[in-house]
Amino acid sequence: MNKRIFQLHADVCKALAHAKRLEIVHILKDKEAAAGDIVKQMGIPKANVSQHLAVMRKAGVLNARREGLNVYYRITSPKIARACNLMREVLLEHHMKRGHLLMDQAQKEK
Amino acid sequence: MNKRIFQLHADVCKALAHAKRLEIVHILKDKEAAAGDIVKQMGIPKANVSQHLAVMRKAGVLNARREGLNVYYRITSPKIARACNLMREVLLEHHMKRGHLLMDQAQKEK
DNA sequence: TTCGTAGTTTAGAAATATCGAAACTAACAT
DNA sequence: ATGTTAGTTTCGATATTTCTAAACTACGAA
Repeated sequence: MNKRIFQLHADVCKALAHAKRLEIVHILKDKEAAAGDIVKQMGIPKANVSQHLAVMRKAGVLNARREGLNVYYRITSPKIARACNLMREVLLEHHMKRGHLLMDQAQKEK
Repeated sequence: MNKRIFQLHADVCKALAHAKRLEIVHILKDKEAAAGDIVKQMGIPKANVSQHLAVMRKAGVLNARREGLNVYYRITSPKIARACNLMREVLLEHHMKRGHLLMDQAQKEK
């Protein structure tokens, strides 16, 4: 097996291996959004959002399109979203089995 | 959306975000294998293999079973393998489009 | 040209990940 | 008890990632 494939594959995984970046992917799940929209939804500094967007653009996870002052981002392939869904399912199963609670506080206290 | 889910999801992605760990996942694609088998196939120090196995075990990507002197590892869910396949497809498409060559030297020279 | 808005890039400090080397544990046999 | 094989853990040096703050670029309007 080609060693280089594993490295490139790891680069894609790395691009997704951060909570804030997964939150961005979630925001872009089924629509494009301008960098500023993402900043508003996440409530973190725009420089930081821009850095995370750049990481994912370089890895080919997102692509960007400028329109006037705004830069619109979208997920390059629906396969990315599907891969994310599969991984989320795995973690839910894993943590369910161990009795970890992933529900919110309201549900916990019922 | 629950912030904690993104962090847990990122932990799963991080567990896969390394070339050697993806190589291990590939070895375990459709069969279990002992740590020593993996060491032989990869040709790297067993301490290092053991460290990578531990990272994936903690993230719930792999599970381990001891049998005498050997510890057998397997992928916890076929969904992990499917998620990896999707990501591999994405990277292939991405690099094809850019004309990057992922084929081996023999094919390059034809 | 100057100003304002949207976004990116750079620099540097702090946190995290990686890996080799050495010490250690677990199971089993003599 | 001693040894052997299989595997894990710890330590510490190095490399990479993340984040804030500040500087910078891109576009459009007045």
